[in-house]
Amino acid sequence: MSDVLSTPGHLISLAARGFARLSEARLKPLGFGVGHLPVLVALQDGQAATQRDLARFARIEQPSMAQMLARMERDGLIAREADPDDGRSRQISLTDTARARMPDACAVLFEGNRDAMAGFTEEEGVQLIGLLRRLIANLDRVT
Amino acid sequence: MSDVLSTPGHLISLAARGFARLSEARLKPLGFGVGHLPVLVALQDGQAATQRDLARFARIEQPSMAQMLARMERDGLIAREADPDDGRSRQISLTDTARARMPDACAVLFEGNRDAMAGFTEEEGVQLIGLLRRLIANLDRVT
DNA sequence: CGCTGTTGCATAGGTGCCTATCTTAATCGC
DNA sequence: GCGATTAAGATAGGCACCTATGCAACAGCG
Repeated sequence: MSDVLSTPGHLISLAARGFARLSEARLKPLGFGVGHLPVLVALQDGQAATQRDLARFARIEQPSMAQMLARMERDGLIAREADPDDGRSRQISLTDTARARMPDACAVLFEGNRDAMAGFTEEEGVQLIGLLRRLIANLDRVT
Repeated sequence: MSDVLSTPGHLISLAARGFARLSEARLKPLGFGVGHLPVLVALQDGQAATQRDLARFARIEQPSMAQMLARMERDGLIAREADPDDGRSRQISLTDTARARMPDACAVLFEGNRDAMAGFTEEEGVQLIGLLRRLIANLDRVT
């Protein structure tokens, strides 16, 4: 029963690690980490501004987001200030340096995707995205 | 530029986390973790017996494997004994309890894959695996 | 007003990965 | 045989996730 290692589950894990390694290496010079991107996008687009909303947007748990925001604040990527309407909550915002580096970060990630899909036809790219979306939806439903 | 979150790279990361959560939950009752499987398979099939070979087989770095083997030994899944031919190396073997639970673990993982691919045609499953394999090969080449 | 339940966040501890570095044993060249 | 290189593990420290739990502020209700 050694073919568990040929299942989509394991292959996706391998692919995710490969992507993470590549992205990590290319984002590091910009001062970003792989996990930062949903946060950066959500903050820049104004889709979320509290820890709770960011965690939901990024689809990670609250403590994971808390830890990441702590690192991002330490590294000068975000700022937090007290929410006047709710003593528990803090408004989170991008620093100027983080905002300035966003386009480069996105460019780097798109390039990584192009590299990973070298030799793929347009149609295969679309297929892959569609299959992944359905897979993710199925996994969400099970949990 | 918020569509970085619709790239294969990010979708694969989401899918991998979904799979990991599901597998983690279902493997836990058996005493296994998600990362154990390559090790279990390699040991059972005799494809690797040293830390170095296991790391290569599982495609992770040596220190990661060292840490995992330490936990697996602690949890009674593997045993290590000195290699008579090489004083640096240790022969690693599965314990009886680990070996006994392997079939259940594989069954659980196959079931998770079926759940994740609910509504997929046979052809779509094959396509997904093929695309992932090519993706992984591309990522390997870049690094 | 006070009590209770909910909500937002922090903390503790664990897994699965990583890079960088150190130690020690084996091996190769002279 | 001995010094230099290579190879196997161990260790230190970090990131990105997780669950479980604690705490303090808010919100609803009698």
